[in-house]
Amino acid sequence: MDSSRLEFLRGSLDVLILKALVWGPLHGYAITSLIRRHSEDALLVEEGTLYPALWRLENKGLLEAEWGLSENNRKAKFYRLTPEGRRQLRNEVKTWEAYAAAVAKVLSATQPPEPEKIA
Amino acid sequence: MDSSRLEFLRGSLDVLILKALVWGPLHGYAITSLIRRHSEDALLVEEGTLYPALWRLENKGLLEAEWGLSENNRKAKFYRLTPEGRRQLRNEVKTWEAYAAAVAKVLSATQPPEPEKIA
DNA sequence: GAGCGTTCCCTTGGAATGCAAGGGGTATAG
DNA sequence: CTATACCCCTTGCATTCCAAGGGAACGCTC
Repeated sequence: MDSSRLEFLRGSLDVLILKALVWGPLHGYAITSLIRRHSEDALLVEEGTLYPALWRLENKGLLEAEWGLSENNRKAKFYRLTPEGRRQLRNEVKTWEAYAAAVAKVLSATQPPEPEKIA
Repeated sequence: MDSSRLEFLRGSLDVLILKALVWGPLHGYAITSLIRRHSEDALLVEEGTLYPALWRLENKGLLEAEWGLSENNRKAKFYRLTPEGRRQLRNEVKTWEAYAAAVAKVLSATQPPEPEKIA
């Protein structure tokens, strides 16, 4: 995979996980798979990245976990959003959009801002 | 400042710095100032973040530094893009755009992808 | 029923990044 | 001559992510 693309993952992983769980409870493997397919293979979340993140989010009270059986009859831990997690998701989506817009503003600029005041 | 917005800075700082220097050589203080104003105060780069980043980029051969005098008659270190830095900037802008588009794709989805294949 | 690929869980060590909090020095304004 | 803005940098810390593992259970094939 294009590792340079993944550098940007830092910071936006949590919101991606929260968003994945909006569709219903999922186990870790399915979360990775959903993000990958929903992004058309652009975003690959490694397992060594995913599970600490899930633990982190659970610890913050944004997720709840429960053991169950996957559709393949394998033991699996299903994560689901808490109400607090849903609220956090809405906030982080907004924050992400604002951040992405700000970066886009800088990167797409074709002129220096207020040139007389920059030196 | 809204610290939650700044979490996302991880990973995209370098491309912001490179872009700032497209307008000509700048010293550190001016880089911060340019990014802040170009993003309409959304992006605040702390000094403790900036200078290690500049050192890093210089070490990679993407920037060159030279001592000079600012327009305020103060000693200042001016950073300027190397040809390699320009090339890197073009690449990273593309990578950023692809990444932002991928995240947007996931976050804006209104339906689970291929529901029959998700657990 | 032995072996193997897939699915699913997790941990550890390391590297990188950004932040907070400092210290220092110089010019211009009041 | 004191204050303020400008401008450089470092150290210590916390966090995050990745690479690289290990383990176990299921279902398939032979």
